[in-house]
Amino acid sequence: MGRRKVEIKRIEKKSSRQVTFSKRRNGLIEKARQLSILCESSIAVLVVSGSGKLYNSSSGDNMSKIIDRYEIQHADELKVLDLEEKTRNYLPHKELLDIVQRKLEEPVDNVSVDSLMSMEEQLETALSVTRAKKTELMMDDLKSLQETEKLLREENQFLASQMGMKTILVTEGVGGMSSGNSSGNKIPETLPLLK
Amino acid sequence: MGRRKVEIKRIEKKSSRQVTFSKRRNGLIEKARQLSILCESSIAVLVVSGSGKLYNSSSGDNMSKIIDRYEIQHADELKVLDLEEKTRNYLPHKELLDIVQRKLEEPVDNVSVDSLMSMEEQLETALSVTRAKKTELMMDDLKSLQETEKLLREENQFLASQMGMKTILVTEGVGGMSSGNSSGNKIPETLPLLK
DNA sequence: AACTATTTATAAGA
DNA sequence: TTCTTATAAATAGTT
Repeated sequence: MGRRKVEIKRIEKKSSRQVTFSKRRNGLIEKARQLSILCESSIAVLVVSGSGKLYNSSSGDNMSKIIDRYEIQHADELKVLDLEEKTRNYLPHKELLDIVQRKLEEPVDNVSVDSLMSMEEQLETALSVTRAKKTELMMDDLKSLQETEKLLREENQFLASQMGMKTILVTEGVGGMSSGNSSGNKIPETLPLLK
Repeated sequence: MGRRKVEIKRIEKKSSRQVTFSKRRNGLIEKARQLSILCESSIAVLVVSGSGKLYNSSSGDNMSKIIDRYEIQHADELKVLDLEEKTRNYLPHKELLDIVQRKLEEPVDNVSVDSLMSMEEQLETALSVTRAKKTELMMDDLKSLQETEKLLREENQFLASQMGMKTILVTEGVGGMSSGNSSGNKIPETLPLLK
């Protein structure tokens, strides 16, 4: 519905693509609003642009309620708030970095504060997830090392008793520790992830 | 766009409402599909009819990914970044937090952007220092545990050889590790502090 | 950001 | 429901 018919395929020219994106996105959201009113229904529209910016609208009920409604229906695809899952879902880190790269190469007057804010938010999330994963892995290491230590001490004790002698070499921790050493610091029961 | 112009308000006649719902819902989803292709974006449309039936479509990425993207942006509504937890863990900086608190309770026109920027900088620093300290302590723990393990193994070896028998119990790490276990992950030589 | 020639969506009718 | 078609609405290309 314009000066000429357009094929439905990716618009190659960037400027045209941006203009069309803006026009049609508004059109889509307006259509959603109308349908919602005309037929008393609830409608959510989520649009993620090529550069990763999110646009959304909800009419009737609010966004959360509509998304909940969707997730109820797809409860079998369970994936609530598991870190592993998040890592998989939110973490095309490379992709994110590529987008940032592209953004920052654009001439400044094309980069909106909004898009930078969105970028910042995404990066913060990626960073949180990365940190959480780091902490988690370190905690795993600590736990397994502590278990190994315990078993070695038991084995050692056993061997010593077999020989009728006392444990000798490494009964008390290693000398010259700086601050927290293995026996001193306890690993908290609940791991505080995403700090 | 029909035989006559329609006002955007609830259609009273049920049969007409149903027909319009069906037509416009299809139209909306088709528009979403087109926009997605024309401008290489990802679009989710969720429609809940008056009677509670759900219709949905996603183009570009799949529905879950698009919804996740929305939820990232609204992460503050999630409990992942629990403020209570943060406050408890970073409490050594209580004083700093008190200052921020006071600042934020001042009437807005007394709080300059400059002072907030300075605040932000201080908080970021405090956070970095805290993180670095955490990492450092964990690294210390790991190192001392690894040393202890080494010594215990030596002691064990010695005892075993004294008895004319081979080492027995804990020769290879503990079973059932999840991801990174003590023998697997290497501690980097240079500790990346203040990241 | 506007304009407008066309295309597209759709309301009403069959 | 589906098809038809007159008309309203959206929008592609232009300014």
